[in-house]
Amino acid sequence: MRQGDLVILYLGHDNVDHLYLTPDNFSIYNSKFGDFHHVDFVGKPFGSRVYARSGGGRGGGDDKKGWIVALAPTPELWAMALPHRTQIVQPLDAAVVCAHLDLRDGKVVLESGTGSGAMTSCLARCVAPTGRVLSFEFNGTRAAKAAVEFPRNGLPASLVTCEHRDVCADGFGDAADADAVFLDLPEPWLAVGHAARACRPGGRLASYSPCVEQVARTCAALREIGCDRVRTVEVREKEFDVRPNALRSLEPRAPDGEPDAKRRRAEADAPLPGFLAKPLPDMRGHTAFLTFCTLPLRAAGET
Amino acid sequence: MAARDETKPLRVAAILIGSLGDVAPFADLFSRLPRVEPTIFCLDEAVAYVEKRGMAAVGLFSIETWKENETTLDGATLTGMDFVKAWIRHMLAPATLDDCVAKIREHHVARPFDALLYQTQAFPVVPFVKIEVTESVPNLIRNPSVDCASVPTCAMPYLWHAYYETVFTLLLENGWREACERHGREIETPAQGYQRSLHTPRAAARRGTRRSFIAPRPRYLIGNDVCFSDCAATGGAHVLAHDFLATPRWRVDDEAPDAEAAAAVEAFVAEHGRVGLVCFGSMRARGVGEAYLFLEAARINPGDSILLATSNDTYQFVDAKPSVKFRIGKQQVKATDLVDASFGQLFTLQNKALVPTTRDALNITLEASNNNKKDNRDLDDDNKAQSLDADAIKDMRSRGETGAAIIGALAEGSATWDSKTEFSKAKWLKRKAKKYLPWVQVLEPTANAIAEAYFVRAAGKGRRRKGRAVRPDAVAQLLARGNVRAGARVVVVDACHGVVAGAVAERCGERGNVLLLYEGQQATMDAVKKFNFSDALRGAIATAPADVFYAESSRPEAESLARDAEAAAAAAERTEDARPRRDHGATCRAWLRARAHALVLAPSLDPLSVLRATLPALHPSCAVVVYGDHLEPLARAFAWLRDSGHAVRVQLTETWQRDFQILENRSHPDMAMTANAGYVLSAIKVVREDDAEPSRKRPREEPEG
RNA sequence: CACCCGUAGCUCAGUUGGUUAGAGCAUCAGACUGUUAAUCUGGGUGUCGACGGUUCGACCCCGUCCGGGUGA
Repeated sequence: MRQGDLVILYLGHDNVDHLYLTPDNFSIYNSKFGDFHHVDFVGKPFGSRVYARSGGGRGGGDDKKGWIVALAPTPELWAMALPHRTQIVQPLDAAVVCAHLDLRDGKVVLESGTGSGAMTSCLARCVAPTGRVLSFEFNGTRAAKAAVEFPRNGLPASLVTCEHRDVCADGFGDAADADAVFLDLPEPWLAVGHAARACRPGGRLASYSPCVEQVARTCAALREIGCDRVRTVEVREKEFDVRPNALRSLEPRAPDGEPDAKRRRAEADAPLPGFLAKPLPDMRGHTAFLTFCTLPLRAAGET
Repeated sequence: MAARDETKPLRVAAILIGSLGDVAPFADLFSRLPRVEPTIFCLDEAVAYVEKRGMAAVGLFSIETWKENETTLDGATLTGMDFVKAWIRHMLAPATLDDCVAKIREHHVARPFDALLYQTQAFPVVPFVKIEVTESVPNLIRNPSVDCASVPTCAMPYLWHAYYETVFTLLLENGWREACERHGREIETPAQGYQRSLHTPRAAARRGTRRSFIAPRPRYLIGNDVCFSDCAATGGAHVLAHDFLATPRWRVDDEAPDAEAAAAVEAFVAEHGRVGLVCFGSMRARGVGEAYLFLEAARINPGDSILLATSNDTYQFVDAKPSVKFRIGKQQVKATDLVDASFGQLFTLQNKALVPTTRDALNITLEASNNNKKDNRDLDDDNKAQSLDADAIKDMRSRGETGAAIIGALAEGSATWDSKTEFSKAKWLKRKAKKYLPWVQVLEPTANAIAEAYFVRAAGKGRRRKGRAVRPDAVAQLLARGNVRAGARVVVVDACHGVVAGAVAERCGERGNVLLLYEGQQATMDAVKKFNFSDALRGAIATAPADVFYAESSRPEAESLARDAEAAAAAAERTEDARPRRDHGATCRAWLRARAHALVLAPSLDPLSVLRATLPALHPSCAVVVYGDHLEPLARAFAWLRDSGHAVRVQLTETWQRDFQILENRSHPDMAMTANAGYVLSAIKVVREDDAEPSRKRPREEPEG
């Protein structure tokens, strides 16, 4: 880790924070695990534990110093640690969107709106290093913040740009040849025409909307301009916790080597595995519908 | 010429004097070339554009300075930018050019450039001047970091690849005029230049003489002037001024081509086979309104692998080779018939031949609906409802009638048609369409499409299906949570026909490295072959048996070193051996030492054992992802990862995906979620501290059994 | 100044995935027993500190204030 690096701090399974390293003697990150001086991060490899200078020992002695794990940023971790300016596209959805947009190194992808920039970093990862993400945000403050944040997080202007622009009204600017476009807008149907003009024929489009009504209007607009392979999906994720198997049986345990061992192997009462998985109750509910399509192969009016 | 250190960025000075339209293509090109650090010398007006793309820009002079100047060319008075162009083109003020050169030299002395590129407005005069500033200037075309073939055409619309040694090796230090003379080219007179500027696409369109701008492959573009003005209004760029396409087949009668340049290109192509001058892709004049030029969709080349979606909801893979045939409906068709089609194109059968079609043409809707309530209470099926007999249908077919026409005739011939309800009509049409209107759609074989195809195909085989099918959204999760990206080194175990390995390789690109560990006799690369990977990308995938990897990973370091020495000695001995045997052990040892950026595992073996063997090869702070059909083995691996202190953010999930039918007032979930989507386990490796306490303070009770 | 915590009548909820719709106590009800009581079982209308703001949208978002704690 070096000065200026963005570092992801792992404080717990779903407790993740971030930090920009400024290795002077004054910068301290304070958490419930103690106080961490920025200088203590410098020089250590990502993935290391960093120990607290003080604090963190809840009621315990000084011998048990608190520690945290410093991780290299990834789009997924960043999504957990980033400062929210808007609701973010969850990494779960982002992964599926990136897959359907057929992104890979060298592709040019448009995005609007930028929001908090969680989706942008996912897109950037897919098209880096020779591709580009052109992101458009209609809120001036958010656009400015994102434009400052991206280079700071290692997304140079040659890879990601963020422009203040209302794509529904003004289109996607100079872009005319993008490979894919991602719409996360309140009224995406107003932008699909602009999106089609900003992409090469046969490019891919994805739209992200929480309500069916929005999706219905978007799909209608997409079919109107001749999009093909229009498809809407919803993605959800069930997360599991794993605990040691502590189930006790009603039946007394058969001693090993008993003749019924053979019968047992074939039947359902084989021993349970040592660990059991249990779905966590806080399964994330509905986020949004993802609509995908292929843009027309020819511009309108062409035969 | 000393070998260049490839890890250092190539410092390039690019002199782009011209309007924004001239500068933009280059700026865009440079901004996406890795390991090229450009400094762009341009007009003051273009500085902002360049800097916005994160590159250094130096303004040479401003158009403003020339605003007052004017000159007369062929009777027309030129001011402002036109004057600058004229100035550049006709070298009316060479003294100022020298000033510019002085400015560039200044930068060069401060920090030397590796290469210098010069673009001018006036291609026919001097196309491109590359100045060798130092002794060690490399030939960019031979620099692997800027391999032209790796640049996707469609991603770079106005792209020049300026690494054209044969055409562009004039030295600026010899000056413009001298360069022209050495190139044996006459300087254009103002009158000729003006005449030439009339032959623009727009001017041609106005005259009503449509000219095709599609150059047959291979295409080479040698000059451009793209104007970005008015883009907000049109939603895209359009070409205002002149374009020159120099191709071996170039035929434009009313324009005097630069025959010499074309000849030079042809000679170069003949000599080198393929030259990486990528340009406009292919552009096509849009027939409406202004003569906008648009890019085309990616097209199919001979030999390409193609994914076909068919009308009976299946997928099939074909290679566009002369020997390959595929079925559409009941007809055998040559796969080469698909060459030059755009990806995404639909085809149907007409007169036993493939013809392109559209989705609208396939969606048959007959007559306006009359909403009378109907049902089949009065229907008595005597099998005589259809008046059209088999011979009549056969006859229609042989006359080359379209499927749609036959279906229309069938509906007309059906006595029961009018008594059908709307729903049953739709159903009837769907059934007939399957028979008389078969279609295929050519799809680009991307990771997502291939995963989908394999999944659908495996699901269709029912109980007899072999191997495993991984659902596309699970593949997406593997790539995302594994943080697989271009240039990464990734260890893959794939028991899913290579779908996972292919997806990983696609994401990693040619600069990445993939080690595919296999469980059986050889790696299953079935799906990998379906991607249109370049040779370089295919070469980036190494394979080794998983058990060898396991053996090497459990070997102590000293012994591993000894083995390396042994292998080196053995290799030295058989230098004469034409084909050295592949040493899987050495490969594995190298990977264990170099450490991977991600582990993507989809084994059919016990995931924990695979995890234990491969985890040492993972770099800390990088992610491991495991795909499995069964929850229990992954639960055990989960517990090991969490409790051993090797990893944090251990996550075990099952992904659900549901399709929705979206139609007005008829939106609903489409089909039941497919069973056995599989489970994904992911974690981030951390530096393990042996003296660290176990993650759990209170020891867990050991599980029974 | 920074960080953490404010939920049931009361008191709490783990130093890295046992953790905020979960408990314990108390209380109440039922069962049982040589009945001033013990044991067992069961039960809960919980403003998730307050007020603002932000997000098309699910929020694990932000700000201010109040109360408590920890560390400089």
